[in-house]
Amino acid sequence: MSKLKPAPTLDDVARKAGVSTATVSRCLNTPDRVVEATRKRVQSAIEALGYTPNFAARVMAAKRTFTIGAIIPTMENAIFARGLQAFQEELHQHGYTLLVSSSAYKPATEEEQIRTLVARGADGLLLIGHDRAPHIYEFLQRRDIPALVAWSFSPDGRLPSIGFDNRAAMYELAQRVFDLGHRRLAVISGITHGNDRARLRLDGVRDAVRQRGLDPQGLQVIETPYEIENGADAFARLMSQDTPPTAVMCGNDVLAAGALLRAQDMGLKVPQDVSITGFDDIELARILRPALTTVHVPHREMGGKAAKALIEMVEKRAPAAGEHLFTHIVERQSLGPANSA
Amino acid sequence: MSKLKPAPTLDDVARKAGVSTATVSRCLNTPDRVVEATRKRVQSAIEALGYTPNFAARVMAAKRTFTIGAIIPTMENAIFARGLQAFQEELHQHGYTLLVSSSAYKPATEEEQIRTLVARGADGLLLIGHDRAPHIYEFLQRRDIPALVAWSFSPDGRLPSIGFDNRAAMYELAQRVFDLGHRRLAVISGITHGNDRARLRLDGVRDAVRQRGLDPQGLQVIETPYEIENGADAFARLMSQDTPPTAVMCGNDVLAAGALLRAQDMGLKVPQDVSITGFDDIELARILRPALTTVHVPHREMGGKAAKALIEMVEKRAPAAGEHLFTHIVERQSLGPANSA
DNA sequence: AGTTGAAATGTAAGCGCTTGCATTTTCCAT
DNA sequence: ATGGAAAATGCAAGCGCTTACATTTCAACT
Repeated sequence: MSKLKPAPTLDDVARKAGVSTATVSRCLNTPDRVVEATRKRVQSAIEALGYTPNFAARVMAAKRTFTIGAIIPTMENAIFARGLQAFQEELHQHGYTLLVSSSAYKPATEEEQIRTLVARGADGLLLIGHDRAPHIYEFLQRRDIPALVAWSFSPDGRLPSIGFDNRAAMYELAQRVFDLGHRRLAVISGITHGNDRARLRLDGVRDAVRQRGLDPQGLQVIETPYEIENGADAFARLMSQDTPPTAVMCGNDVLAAGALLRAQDMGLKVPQDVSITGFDDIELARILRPALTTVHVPHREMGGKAAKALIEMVEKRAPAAGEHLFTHIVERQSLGPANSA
Repeated sequence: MSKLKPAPTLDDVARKAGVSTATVSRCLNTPDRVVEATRKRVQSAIEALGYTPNFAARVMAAKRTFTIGAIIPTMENAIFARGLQAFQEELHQHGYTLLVSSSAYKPATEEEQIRTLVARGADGLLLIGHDRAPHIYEFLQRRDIPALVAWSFSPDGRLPSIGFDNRAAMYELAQRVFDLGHRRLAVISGITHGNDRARLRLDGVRDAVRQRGLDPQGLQVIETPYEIENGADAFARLMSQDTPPTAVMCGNDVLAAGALLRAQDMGLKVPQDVSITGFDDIELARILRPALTTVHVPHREMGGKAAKALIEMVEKRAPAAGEHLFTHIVERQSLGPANSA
């Protein structure tokens, strides 16, 4: 155990600059309330000492952290990357820092992360989707922590949300698939338990099936975690049946990428032999061949607006109005007319 | 501005349980130093009040945060995901929390993040690669913050490192490429400025070129940020020349994925018309067709060992020994013999 | 019952900052 | 010059916890 080298404190700076700690503090927080000469003196003392304010102390005294926490289901693929990037840029603009953690799609982990972030004094929280245990909402409310949901819009969630209508978006895409003559569809869905986005997307397809007067029971569905390889495996299972589907709708682009690549492996031509669709419109969707027909989500817009709304909630301490963002279908090559065969 | 709802404090719990704050604190931190009956009473008071310790206050008093910070170049692709996952799992095992932030491959941003993390009291820091301004190392040293480098091993870096030899790994792969008869190679490298991994990988290829008695000047190199699309564009540029290379070695799998997909687009057969190699062995490498020949990096092992080493540095306050991990070539289909054409 | 040492608990001093309020300085208008 | 308001600065009280040290309790001996 070597001797500790205590970091310089406000006191050290104050002494060195020959002023009071209050003045140093003001130099840092409200520089216009300090006269230029003093400010300069303090500034050089700070530099000479290599002083950095102690975050914990500042938080204790000011009861504000200027920190926003976000808990996303995964960092392992690009689904949330772009939106989160925009979120954090907007936050940065306003002087806030973002703390991200990932729940690995596990409700229990998400809860733990929420508590950790709150204990760390996050001024506000960004959560993905509406599905979570009621006691979490109660905890947030009791603690009076502003929280906002993104990636899923619902006018009557327990929390305001900024996102899109997963169900309607997928419904629309399914209609398009039907319009192209497909009748035997299958869905490779993400795990729906505790994930309203996955569930609503699946519901969207079912809505379309019903709307066409088809039997919803006839719709084959495989639920699997959002990983390329799982998409590939699910696709293989689907296609190795006697009467395979002519179109496979995937819960997101990652799953669809897996399906696409496996199709190639199996010698299946997309979209001639089978059509594949995705959801999210991540970078990969554009680069794959055939390029993926998918639902475009306004990631950057969503992230930016979520940041603004959350900051508003934090600073005004008033509930924000949610916002319904719109998605649209991006038609590329992976979806084609049903093979008459 | 609604009225504030102050979170319950240790004091509240103590009063409710009829004990002193010290006892409550001990219940939380050293439960075996409190008799069972008291502990239970305190426990129920905690639950009744919904008490969560205030992190900032705890940090101030204990001068420990049990937090480790990690700054990675990007979260936008999977390169660091697996290693970081293992890192954080190991940390969690030992009661530490991980704070991640991304520098977007910008040295200035990295520096800012380092300062932020230090100000927030990170007990230790995980950094990627050795390339950074000397004053950053001085800052860390002055503050006596344990820090460790990963993803790049160097016995004489300013910080101990746990990683592999990027140069040797790429050298070995280049040798394999030469062995297959290739003579016209090109490299699609990541941006080397401020990125020793990218630089060393490139150096590795150059070493092999020189070792074969070829002119290093003849080696075409395109530097571009690590994004699928950039890999694709660079590949297109390389292949649209009069005498295109017969093998394109990419600085990582993301770039290689772009190259591969673009090759498909251009009607080029891989590896018959052109060979492509990657580096990192991320999930995508296995799933692409042709599957990518690449350098396997022991991500999980590296993450786990880095966590152990860093915790050791933090708790013993002694410099850790670095560790040289080994990579190996994974031969899949994207690399084949040189076309005699 | 009386001692006594260990175990359990309590007391109170900070940790490094912000900020309301008190005090001093500055700078005009007179 | 000088009174006085405004600007600049200083003083000191916390913020919610941990922990060294002091005190009390308890059980096991004589």
